[in-house]
Amino acid sequence: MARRTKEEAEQTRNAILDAAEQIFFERGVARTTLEEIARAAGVTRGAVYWHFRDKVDLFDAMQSRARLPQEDVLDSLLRSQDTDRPLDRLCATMLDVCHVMATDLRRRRVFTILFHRCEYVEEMRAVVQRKQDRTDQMLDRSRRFFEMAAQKGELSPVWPPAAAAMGLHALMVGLLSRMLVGDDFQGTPPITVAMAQECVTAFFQSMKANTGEAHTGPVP
Amino acid sequence: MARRTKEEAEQTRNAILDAAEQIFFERGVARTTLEEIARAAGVTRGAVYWHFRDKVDLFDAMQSRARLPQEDVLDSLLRSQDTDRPLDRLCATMLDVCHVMATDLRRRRVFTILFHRCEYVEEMRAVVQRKQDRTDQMLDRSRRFFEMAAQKGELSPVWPPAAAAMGLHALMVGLLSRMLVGDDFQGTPPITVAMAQECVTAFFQSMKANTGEAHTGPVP
DNA sequence: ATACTGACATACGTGGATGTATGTAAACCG
DNA sequence: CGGTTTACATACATCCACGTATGTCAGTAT
Repeated sequence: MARRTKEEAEQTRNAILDAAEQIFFERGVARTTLEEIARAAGVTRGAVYWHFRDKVDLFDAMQSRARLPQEDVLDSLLRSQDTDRPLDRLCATMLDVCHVMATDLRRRRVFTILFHRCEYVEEMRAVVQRKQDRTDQMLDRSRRFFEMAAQKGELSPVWPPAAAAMGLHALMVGLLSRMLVGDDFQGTPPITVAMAQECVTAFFQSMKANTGEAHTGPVP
Repeated sequence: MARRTKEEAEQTRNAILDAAEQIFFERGVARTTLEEIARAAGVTRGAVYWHFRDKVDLFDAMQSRARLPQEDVLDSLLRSQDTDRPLDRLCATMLDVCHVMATDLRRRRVFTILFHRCEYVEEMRAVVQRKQDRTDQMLDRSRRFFEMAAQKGELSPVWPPAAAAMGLHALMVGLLSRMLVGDDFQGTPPITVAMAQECVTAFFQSMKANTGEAHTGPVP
């Protein structure tokens, strides 16, 4: 076909990314060929090679599109000086993550790919690094929440803020990983959103400092 | 070469499995060829195809060899009627898992493969099912521990035993996953064993029922 | 001792995926 | 309104991995 306008080019680029997302999800990254992706996007391999250097480059671009809006939520919460009930805020955000992962098809697919449908080997080093960086950012953010909670005495002393952040992240990874395993070809999902959320709630509940029986409002 | 005795055949079979483990770990499952594995094992592809139907079959066999001894530990603890301090027992076992994952090269490699170096797609359905089954068994075992703890009033009421088991498993998956990411080609491991163990300890600590200050002996 | 089978090695055919090179027509730009 | 570049499609060469077929020789049963 003939040359397209810039807008149209951007459209096909996105179509390729969408197709990649779909096919990667269905068949795993390694087994999908660029030909398949091209067909699903309604173009030829020529278009794919025009927009992306190779499969890794395409994969990286696809993965970059998937941002959890919760990251921004945490950021804005941190920027606003509203330091009220940090644990509850953080907990609510995490519950939201569970919910999003169950309803938003797009993110569900991408995270399924990232968790269970690709191999993190040498040639993916750059991808791994990006993922790592974002994880570190996330850890940093939640750590600050836990530090705020600790300063107000709302965090149980058995949890140093850094450990709390790491534990929370590990818990979320484990839950999401299990929510998404066998997605699309396994019969029954091993755990449901509700169960994951129950875990998250209990986790935060047990992280609270045990100030006797009643605990409402911040301690002076 | 000529025909080998049964013992020798078993040796080459193991050599192939060892080689598969090594190469899968280094290059990921999808990118490793049976030729590579054969070379690393000191045989040809003929031997590989004699012992295994194809790559999936080989992978399945390799993965089946990796059993965590902790599973048996939990089992024997459950069979013995010694119901003393179940939470501490469980915690100690999990700390041991962290330790093993850091020191035992073999298991470290296999779990790295299972976590980050293979794609769980349709053709791996059988493998996924096995993994799932073992996870379910593990969940069942730890749930019984939590039930014992709950009966003795040692478990915080915010944690229903089933949720506690799921949360613990998720936490462990998350921690191990992070311990093993980028293993072998990433520069610095993101978290150390000590940090993982700190998390596990805090997790169990905060799961304990808060019976005021002192807590020794069961409640009547 | 001989036949048979187990445990491989070797050789072959085949397809499929990759990367690149080339073609092309329309859009963009001065 | 020409030249240039963009956004692809098409065609080509290469290679590699797989599965299978076939060869081979030594254990093993009888």
